[in-house]
Amino acid sequence: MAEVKDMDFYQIEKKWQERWEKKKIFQVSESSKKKKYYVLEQFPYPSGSGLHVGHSFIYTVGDIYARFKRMQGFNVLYPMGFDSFGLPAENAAIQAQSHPKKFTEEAIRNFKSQMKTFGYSYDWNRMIETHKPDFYKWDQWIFLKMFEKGLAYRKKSPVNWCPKCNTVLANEQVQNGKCWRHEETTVEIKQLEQWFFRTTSYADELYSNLEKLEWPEFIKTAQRNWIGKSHGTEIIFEIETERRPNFILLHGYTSSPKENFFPWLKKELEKRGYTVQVPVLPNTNNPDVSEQVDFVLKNCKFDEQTVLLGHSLGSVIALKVLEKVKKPIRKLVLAAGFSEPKFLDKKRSFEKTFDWKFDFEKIKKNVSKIKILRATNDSAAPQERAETLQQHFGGEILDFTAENNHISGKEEHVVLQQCLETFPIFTTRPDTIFGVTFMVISAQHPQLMDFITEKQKTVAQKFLKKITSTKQEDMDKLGKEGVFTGSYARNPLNGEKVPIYASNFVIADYGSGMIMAVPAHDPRDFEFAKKYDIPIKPVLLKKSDESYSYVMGINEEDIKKIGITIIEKTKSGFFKIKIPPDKLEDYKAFIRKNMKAGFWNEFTTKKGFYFIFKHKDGKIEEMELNEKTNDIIDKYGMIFNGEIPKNNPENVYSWLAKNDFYKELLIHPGPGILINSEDFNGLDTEEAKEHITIYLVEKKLGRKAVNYKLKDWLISRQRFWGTPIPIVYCDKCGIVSVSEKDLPVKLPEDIKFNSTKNPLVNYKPFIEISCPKCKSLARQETDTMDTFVNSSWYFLRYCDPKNDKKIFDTKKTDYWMPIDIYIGGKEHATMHDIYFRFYTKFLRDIGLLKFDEPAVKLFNQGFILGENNEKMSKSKGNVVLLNEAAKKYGVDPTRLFLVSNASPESDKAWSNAGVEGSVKFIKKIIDYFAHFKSGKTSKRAESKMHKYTKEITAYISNFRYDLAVIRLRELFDILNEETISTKDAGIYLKLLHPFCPHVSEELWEKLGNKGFISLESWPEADETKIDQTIEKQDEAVNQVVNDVMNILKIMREKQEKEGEQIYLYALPNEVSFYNSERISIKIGKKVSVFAVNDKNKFDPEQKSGKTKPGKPGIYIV
RNA sequence: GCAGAGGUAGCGAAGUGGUCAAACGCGCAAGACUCAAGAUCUUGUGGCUUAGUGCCUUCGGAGGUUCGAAUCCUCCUCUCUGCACCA
Repeated sequence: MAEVKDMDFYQIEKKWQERWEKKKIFQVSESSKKKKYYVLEQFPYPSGSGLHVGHSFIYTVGDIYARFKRMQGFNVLYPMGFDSFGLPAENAAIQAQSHPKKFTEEAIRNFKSQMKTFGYSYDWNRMIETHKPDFYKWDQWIFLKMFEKGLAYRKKSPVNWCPKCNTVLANEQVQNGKCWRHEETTVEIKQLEQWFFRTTSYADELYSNLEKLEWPEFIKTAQRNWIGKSHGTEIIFEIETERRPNFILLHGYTSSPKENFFPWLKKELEKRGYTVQVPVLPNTNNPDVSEQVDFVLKNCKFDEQTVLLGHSLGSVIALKVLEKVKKPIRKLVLAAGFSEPKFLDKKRSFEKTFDWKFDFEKIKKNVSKIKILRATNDSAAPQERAETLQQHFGGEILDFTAENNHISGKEEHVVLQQCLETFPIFTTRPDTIFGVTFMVISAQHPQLMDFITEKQKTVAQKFLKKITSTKQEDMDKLGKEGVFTGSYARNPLNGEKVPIYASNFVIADYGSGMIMAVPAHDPRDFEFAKKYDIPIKPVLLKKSDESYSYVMGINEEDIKKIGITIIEKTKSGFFKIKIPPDKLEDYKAFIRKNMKAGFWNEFTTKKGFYFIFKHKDGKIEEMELNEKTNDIIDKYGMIFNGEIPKNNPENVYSWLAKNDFYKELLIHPGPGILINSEDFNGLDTEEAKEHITIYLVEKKLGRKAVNYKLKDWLISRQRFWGTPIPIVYCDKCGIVSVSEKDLPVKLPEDIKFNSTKNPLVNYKPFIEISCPKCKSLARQETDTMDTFVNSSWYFLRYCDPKNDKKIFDTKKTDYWMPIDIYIGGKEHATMHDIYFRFYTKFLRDIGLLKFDEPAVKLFNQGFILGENNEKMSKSKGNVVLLNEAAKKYGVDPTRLFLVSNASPESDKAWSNAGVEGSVKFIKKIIDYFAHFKSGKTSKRAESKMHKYTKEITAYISNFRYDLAVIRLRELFDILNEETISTKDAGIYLKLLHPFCPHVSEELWEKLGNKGFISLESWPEADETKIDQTIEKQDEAVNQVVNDVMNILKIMREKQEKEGEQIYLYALPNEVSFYNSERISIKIGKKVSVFAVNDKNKFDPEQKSGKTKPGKPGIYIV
């Protein structure tokens, strides 16, 4: 066998790589006998600069696992491919005036050959390149499926634009307002019409399934934050804008304005100060429709703010009226409405005399806002009539349960709501609803203008201009700014009218884009209220066992006597005190007795404030502060201060909150006890959330709601080098999808790249296409898809990479999927790691997959940093290229180093000295096998082999490669101390193999084995072979060696002559622990072991007297 | 601001209630080999002390729980990562 110095890493790497490839040992196919295991690494973008050690680290982590699982007997699918669409190749093409395909394919060749030199055990037969039409065809196919299901859609919205990439970006690709590829480039907001995937329709499942995934907790947390699920309540607020509506209510057949909900509705509307006209229609029991219509037109006044409501037959009258009104009206509300005789009882007279023909075009012209109210409990008319109406003139169908059949209850709240202008808001804190003092609509809200009144227009526009002209990065510095819109909202719980502001601090596309602001219990609202001097109304008393009071008119000494501590004495002579709960009654009595006349004292209790007044005449009045006592107390306060009570007393709680001592109890964002909240007083936050929501649901003013931060995925890119979107724009047919048989829509190859813009836009052979529907000339969409679509399903294509009939054979995906272990970077936490889950769920829902999640286990490897501990980058000059490292140190040492000095998930610096350490170790192994002499495996070696096999197996399973390598080193030291058989030497090589595949193959062969160690089975640890006494002996030997070394050191230091011969005196039952040979090897001196009771022992200095259990006496000469 | 991860010997990094002055590697030191250097091997690597002992000080800082803490709890501090006015 060769000496170490003759061992050429390069030679053996090449030799085995060639053999593996020739024998195709890593090619796999489905098998009914073997259990599958799918190991997958996130595939790379083939960049022009080639692989660096960071890349190879990911693949090494995966390869070790794949080799390990393969040896464990699994049918391991371990493929590799290239995510080959993307901007760098396109930019290179623009610079060179060439085609990105050229750069891409060169890079792929380079990547692939470098990967091969690293000996990864991929099944190259399954390689995927996403830029190839036979791959991206299926991207387009999936797009069509999503389009069919309404999950791919086009909309105009504010989008993120990177001026460097010259394209829009997904929400996920914007990091801190900068582009994910250009850390220096600020993303701009543009209003564009773009394609989206409806990821939000899976928000709930994407969120809830996280629980089941064996993924690193931090990734799951990141996804949870990103999806941002929050539970709350949607509350409907009435809105009063400058455009004040007036109402005309038309009753139905055999009815009158005195029946059903009409009287109630009229009262409610008038209460709000609106004009209401409720004509009594003639001949209601035997109506002539045209007569009634004429009656309405003659007797009612219509204008552009008119809201027309028709109930039952009244809705038919309303429609007819709308054919004839001169000017368009504001809104039409149809309650139990119909338009065709087929839904009617044929016996009634009016249906025979009426012509039943409507001019729907005219109606549409006269009203644009139409609400069709359909009660699900309406037995008087079939449900489908709502759809019939909608087909005729559009409008919005609202399903609800009416108080009574045919919407004939006394108080039909939904009818009222639909007559009024309402706006829903989302809140997680319905418990604070009584504290609402204003509303805020997002300054970016599409409906904002509806709220701004004539009077406020100038200020509002000035403000909006400021907001839009502020750059994204300056926004944070800007703080919360806003302006009053001029409109108001009405609190559905107490009817209070509050102003609506517009502001930059509310997000337009979260919830409804408007919030209820509770400054007392939300710091953001507080900040805003302070700035614009809006009232702050506390409604939650912070829980506190102690009672707080701010007391005057009593002696300091007297307070102390009853055991109450004074927190602070103010300059004006007040005492801030906290009263323990058990002292409260004493305190009350004390106040009654000791407070000077003409004073009053308030203090908090667990439920709210309590007041004790002492009038000048000594009369004492006491009361608890609640809604009813609110006014009284305010007046009392005034009188005591010698002031004249105001007509509109200030809310006492707000007044109390101005006191900085009470403030901490009244102004806070946490939970508490409800005060100032009418019937809900006394409930705690959690109870109140529940009760208030129930109340709102009953009144049809709200519902439980869940909201997500997640937004739909913007997939359009204004770039060339991506998958073309299979959509055609036709002047006649609108947006038309390309038919399946015409896929793929291919990227042209004979196209010139000479500007930074997408060249497809002006490339006639591509854009000029006939409409798939009407065959007339249409225009092909020139945007391409975000390259993340490719990686969203590539793992499925690996299962059946060459299928040209289908996206994949489901039999194959059923066998291989899901991915058992997915290895990749943590930077994908909220990008790829969400997208591929979304795709999986979609493909499952169209029947292609039988599982919910693509990857059961996810492993995130750390980054490899440069030697200086900084991220590798060309500009820092610390990039370590893979091929150079392999050439210099050999592949196996490089692999071994990458996984050995830290657990694979932590970041670590590349270190040349570190790799050299690995080289040293491997050379030692090679040297050992070069001089290997087979023998019978010693007991100790056998025990250790099993012990270490067990540990190494467990460590590799858990990706603790670093600890596995340490065990390999330790086991190697034992090999050196013991004799072992050829078979056991082979076992060591097997344990080494996943880390050092080439060297282990070579040594395996040199050991006389036939075949590949790659295909050998993983050694099994037999725990019964682990000998505990050997462990004890080892411990004893180590201990004694330590002691001897220590003595020798001391002898040396004392300049004594260092001893050459060592005598040990052990207890008789321990003599066997001290193997003189092993100790001798370790110390490098002669060793004799005696039992203490051995009469023939050599012990001139009586050191045997020092012998203790576990500690032999030592004598050194 | 919120959330997550983390701070261990000169460095990287194990260790998550006693077996810990703390694996393993790198670095450093001494010794062996060599004419010498490198490579290799051996030993050492918190301090004091000692023929193998004993003691003290250490695991970001300060407290606490415990017979016992790097390890559990509380507060503080610093670093990294993610989200960023999400109502």
